Amino acid sequence: MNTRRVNISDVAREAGVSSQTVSRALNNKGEISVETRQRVLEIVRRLGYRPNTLARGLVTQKTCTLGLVVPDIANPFFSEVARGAEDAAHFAGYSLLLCNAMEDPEREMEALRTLEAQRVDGILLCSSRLAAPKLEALLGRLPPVVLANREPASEAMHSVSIDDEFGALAAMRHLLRSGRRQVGLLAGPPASSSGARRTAGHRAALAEAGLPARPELIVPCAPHLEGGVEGATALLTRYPEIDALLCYNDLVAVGALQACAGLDRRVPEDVAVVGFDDIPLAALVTPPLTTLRSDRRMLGAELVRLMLQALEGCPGGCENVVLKPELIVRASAPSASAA
Amino acid sequence: MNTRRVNISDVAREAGVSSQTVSRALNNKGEISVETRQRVLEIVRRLGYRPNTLARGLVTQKTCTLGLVVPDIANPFFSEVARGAEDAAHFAGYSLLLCNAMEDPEREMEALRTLEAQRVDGILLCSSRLAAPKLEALLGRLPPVVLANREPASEAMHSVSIDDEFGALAAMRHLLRSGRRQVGLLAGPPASSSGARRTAGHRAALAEAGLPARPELIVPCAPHLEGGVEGATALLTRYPEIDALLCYNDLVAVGALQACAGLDRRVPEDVAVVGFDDIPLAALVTPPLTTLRSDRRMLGAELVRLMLQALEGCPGGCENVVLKPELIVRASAPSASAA
DNA sequence: TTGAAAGCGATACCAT
DNA sequence: ATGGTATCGCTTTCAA
Repeated sequence: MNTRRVNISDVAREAGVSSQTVSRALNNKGEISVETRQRVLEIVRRLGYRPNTLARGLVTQKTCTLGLVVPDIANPFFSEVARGAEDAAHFAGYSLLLCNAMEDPEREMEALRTLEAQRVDGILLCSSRLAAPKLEALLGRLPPVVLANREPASEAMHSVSIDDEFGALAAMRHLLRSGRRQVGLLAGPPASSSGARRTAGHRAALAEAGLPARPELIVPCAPHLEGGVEGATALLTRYPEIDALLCYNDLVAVGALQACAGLDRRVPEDVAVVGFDDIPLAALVTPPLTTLRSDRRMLGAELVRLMLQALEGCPGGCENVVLKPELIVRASAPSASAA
Repeated sequence: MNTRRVNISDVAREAGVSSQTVSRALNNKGEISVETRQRVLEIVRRLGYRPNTLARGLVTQKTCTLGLVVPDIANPFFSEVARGAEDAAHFAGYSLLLCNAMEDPEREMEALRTLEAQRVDGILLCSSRLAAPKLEALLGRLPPVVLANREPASEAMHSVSIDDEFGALAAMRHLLRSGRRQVGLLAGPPASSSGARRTAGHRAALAEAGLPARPELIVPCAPHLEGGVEGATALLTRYPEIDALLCYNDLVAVGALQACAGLDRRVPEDVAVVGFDDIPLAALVTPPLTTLRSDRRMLGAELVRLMLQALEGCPGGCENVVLKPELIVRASAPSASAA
């Protein structure tokens, strides 16, 4: 604990060469004789030397580190995204600095400032809860950002999203086709842009079917189980005519199932419930959830792929990858109406 | 993108002072007049200056960054640990470098090497899959390590664990009391030390009850749902007399439930199933899982607390925090035998 | 092919 | 209270 770490000069001294030569041997750069490199690398191994990435980053202006900002790493959606991103980043030689924004815009700002100070090479920003002007103001000073589940703030920006409007539309068509007419929407956090897009899909489906929009059936909710319980209880109590609930995500949907149980509403007979994401839980609850499956690991991997592209200067402009979710029909909202 | 970042000298020049003075203003250190500090800070704000943590870390030998190594961040156990750790770290002014070891010892080694090169101030190592000698060999050169769910390799080391043996013992007593006699054990990854301790609890309970040990009823399994399906199917097919399964974690237990369904064994009538961890899923499957509840967020927070202590030189020796899991009885293994 | 020297951006130490 | 200078560990640039 008290002994100084071995540094490049130690290696150089031991090998009887200069530190630049050691650097060359390590980075496969510049001309260097095969035997010198061999000898140096041997000593590197013997001494257990590891280059200090801080020092290296200071001069190269590259840290080989990416920031990953998520609203809640304990949310299975984001933990899968994180896994996909970590794996892709690792593969490309990057490390990941994890920031949990706790669904709090203030905290998210802090995270971005920290990442800026840490000089990460890029930032993977998932489901930002920041208001558009704030986000845009920040973007100028930050390293390259790739957005997940959020409209790119400028056209010079990569993004990866689940096609939320498409998903909500598909879910609504399914519900309407099976005879539901009063579909409540648990729309997620007010600041969530996926929530906004799902709301748009909800509205579009009603319009398409020539049904009246009832904005009062749309309520925001926290993006977890408890949020679903609260939101669904409020909606069903206030508007007993509701015969279906479209939910912000599967956790919320499970909360909705519990709320229905608490209010003695049968699922799917009285109320159909549809979730979003198809987390492992979805297939295992009773009744199993009808939901929209999204490939979250892929989303994480795509974030990294686009980031690497951005770090090379966006040759060929920016991509906005859109992943289509797939409707998975299970018992909580079956095809033939059981009402 | 093309303009150089503002650095401490820019601020100094603008303020008409030396860079040391700026440093003092920023770090609340050394003597500095109130008005000078005010002026400097004002300019810092105006220029949007953020100290480069690389440069700072290079000289202070502190990066204010901790490494977090987990076998699988998508596993709800570890994503909750990560959340607890991130929150505590953030509160203490530390960032978290996330490494997903993918349940692979080779990859775990790599992660540790990377963290060493990144000069993290400390490493939170969760459920290491490394063999003891390898781990010990590494420990000498690494920054302080706090272990989760693993026996400390040396006495000069902090650790936080779930009391796995206690948990397994409690679960076994519960099963035996309710009349089960042939309890299969899905023991988790061979390299998992929690798995080993749970196996010990399983054995201890049998001995305590004067029942014969049947090592063939103990099989390793991958720590996720599929692992549970495979392991349980193999066990139940080979030893049809099994009337209860103690599972490495809740995901494995859910897999076991599915295996039982596939083999037409009723739960709990024919086979009782007990999980570990009490993840949210546990209460929601059918039948709801009897399991051992552990406070994973707390575990993460404790890891950080002990790390901070270690970074201050372990005054008062090292702690080995043991968190007792709590038996939660649900329908998959009820108190009165329904067999 | 190799080495000497400059510099990345901050802080520590010693003067003043 | 403030500034000068060395330094952290590495890469880059230029000479030899």
